[in-house]
Amino acid sequence: MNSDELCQVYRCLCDKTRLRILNLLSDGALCVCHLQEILGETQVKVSKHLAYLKSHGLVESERRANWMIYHITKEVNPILENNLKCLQDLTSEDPTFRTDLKHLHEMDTSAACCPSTN
Amino acid sequence: MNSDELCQVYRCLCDKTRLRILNLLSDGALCVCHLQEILGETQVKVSKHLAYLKSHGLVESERRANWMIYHITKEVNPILENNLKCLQDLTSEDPTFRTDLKHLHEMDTSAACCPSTN
DNA sequence: CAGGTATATACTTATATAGGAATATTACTG
DNA sequence: CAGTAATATTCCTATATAAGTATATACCTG
Repeated sequence: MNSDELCQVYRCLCDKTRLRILNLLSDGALCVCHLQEILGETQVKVSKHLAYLKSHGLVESERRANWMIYHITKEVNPILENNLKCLQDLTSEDPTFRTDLKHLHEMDTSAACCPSTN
Repeated sequence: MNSDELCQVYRCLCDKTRLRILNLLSDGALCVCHLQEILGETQVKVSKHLAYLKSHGLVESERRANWMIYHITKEVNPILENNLKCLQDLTSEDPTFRTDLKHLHEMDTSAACCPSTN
């Protein structure tokens, strides 16, 4: 990775919605609708931020019937990996991140869309 | 630190000139003119990026006669510290960072302005 | 293939930021 | 205090991005 790619990673990280998405995806793959519900944001907004992350290689997606399942790119680059760890450390401190994860764990992810449970 | 402050740190990191500045300052305090010379950028550009970093608490400055000496904030926040380490790891890979540091070490920093040697 | 659901894209507007040119500020020197 | 050097700020323009509305696409079901 060179300095330009590094900048681009930070560009991806410097938006709160994207950080929240990455925080959630760190816990496992999720479909757009689940992200949308947990974040309490509009479909367009979530979809666009996912597209941004995807276009810069931080996440990947696969279609499962009607749903698009997003997950953190398998070949995580070390910088991202490092910062995702920081995110998890922050989870205990930051109310937004904490609440997001709480919602995630309370959520019924046994629906048809998300692969974590099926 | 909360999620908003975290975003702001990433905002600071997502510009190449600022990354180069932080990479250089990781090695020790520097005045604007030295940074300017090493980076090969205009005075305004360097000064503005320093102001940006300072306004968000990543660097601090102190005046020494005509010169402003910038250094990484003593109370570094953990996220920043972590990423500065990553930067240093990247130095071996990235030509820009490597060349900057080479210039720094070859430079005569015994001039009146910079405190590292006096 | 018609209708519905999930997701993506195009278009638009508002805002943040980058960078240049010119000017202002601060401090030193005589 | 006049001149000079180092740095900061203001004003301007161009570009990137965020977010909303509307629309398109993809896939499933009957």
